[in-house]
Parts: sequence; structure tokens; C-alpha cells
Amino acid sequence: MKATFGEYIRQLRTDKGLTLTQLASQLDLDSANLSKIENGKREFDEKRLDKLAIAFNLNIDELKTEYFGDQFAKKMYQYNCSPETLIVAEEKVNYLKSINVKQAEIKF
Amino acid sequence: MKATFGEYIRQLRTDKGLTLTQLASQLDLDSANLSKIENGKREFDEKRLDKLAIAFNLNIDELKTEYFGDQFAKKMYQYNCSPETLIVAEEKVNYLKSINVKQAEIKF
DNA sequence: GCTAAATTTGTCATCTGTTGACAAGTTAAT
DNA sequence: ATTAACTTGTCAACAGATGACAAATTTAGC
Repeated sequence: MKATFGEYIRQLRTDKGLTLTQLASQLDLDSANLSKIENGKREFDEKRLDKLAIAFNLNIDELKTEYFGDQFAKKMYQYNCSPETLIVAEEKVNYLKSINVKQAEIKF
Repeated sequence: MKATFGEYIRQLRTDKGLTLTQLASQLDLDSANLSKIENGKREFDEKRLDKLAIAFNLNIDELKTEYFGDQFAKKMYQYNCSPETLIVAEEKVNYLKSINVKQAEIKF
């Protein structure tokens, strides 16, 4: 749980003894692009998360955690964000949820 | 510190008694688009964070915290991510920093 | 209620970054 | 040396975001 998402995919793939071409076809990708993804030169599209989960029989929620955790970390690193950012994020998720609950309640 | 970023801007703007048009011009925006931003229908471009900081004499780091915290929260809400995501993000930022330190060390 | 200012909404051409695809290059194993 | 695996470069095509402007709606003062 410390690697980047690309390194994580590579780990999964090599552990299973798959080539780039083999995994790429399961993900509807060309192997050149999968290579770039594993090396952090392209993004893994979130629309392919479910295919990845199937390919390695992973829990989709854990995979999302890994994926979005990676995304957030990259941004924070890139923009030199303070650790406080994550606390604010947590508060704001809760705020969004509370807003939504309120709206749902109003609907009836 | 619980509102969305759009609501936050609106708060700042109305507290200072500015109209959309007045603030928009300071941010190089048209007032219609600023309205959409405040109402969460468009994104605030991170390239304008410094102008926003100047307009309201805000600390840029706190503003980034607010901004990126909001971004992360939206994503998490949208994709129904577990709270664990933020813990993973924190670990991964540290990982990225440690990698970079290593690279920096190697450079000499 | 009328008017004017402020705000919101709709639309669309354009800009911008991302993606897929393929070619060409490199590396590794035998 | 040959082959398979992987990496890198390039670029047209695509998709989503943005700026701009018009039109509609809301708000506040009178």
C-alpha cells in the first residue's frame, strides 16, 4: 500500500505472470499505453477500474481506495499541499453528504 | 470551513459587498461564469487561485488547502469512496516525497 | 407594480489536454 | 542472432472545459 497505482498494477500483473499484451487486451488497451500507465506516464482511466478488478479478482472498493488515494497524493505532491488538505477534504465530504441527505428529505 | 469552494467564494464576495461583475473582472472572468462557479456548476480554475488570494488578501497556502480539499471531497462524494481513501492518500504523498528525496540525493 | 441592477441559465464555437493507435527503438532471454 | 517483451515518440481524433454572449429570471429600491 505504498506504491503508486502504476507500480501496483505492474505488481499484480507480474505476480500473475502476464505480459503487457495479455493484460492490455483484458483492459481494452494497447500494450504500449499500458506500459506508460505502469511507468506513471499516463493515467489509468477510472472507467477501466471494474475490468481491472475482474482481471485480478479484486474487491472494487479497495481498488477505488487505492486508485483515488493515488490521484489525491499526486495532486498534493504536485501542488505542494499541506497535510491539512486531507482533513478539510474529510470535512467537506461529510458536508456534501449532509446536504444531499437534506435534499433527499425535502423531496418528500 | 464546511462549505463548498463556490459557497466559500460567494461568502467572501458578499462580505466585501462586491457584485459578481466586480469580482469577476478582478479574476479575468465574465460574471455569468463566476455565477456558475459559485453555484457549483463550473470549476474554479486553479490558475486563478493567486488572483483570488490577492482580491481578498488571503494566504495562498490556506486557499490551496480549501481548494484542493474541495476537489478531493467532490471526487469522493461522486464515486462513493471510503474514508480510508484519505489515509491511503496520506501514505502515498509520503511515499512520493521519499522517492523524490532519494532522487535528489542521487543527483549529487 | 415598475425599473434597473444583479444574478442565473442556456448555448455554442473554440480551446486544451487526453487518448488510441501505430511505428520505431531498446532491452532481455535463450 | 533471433524473438518476445517492453519502452518511447508521435500525432490525428476525440472529449470535456472554457469563454463569450444572449436571454431569462430574480431582487431591491422607489
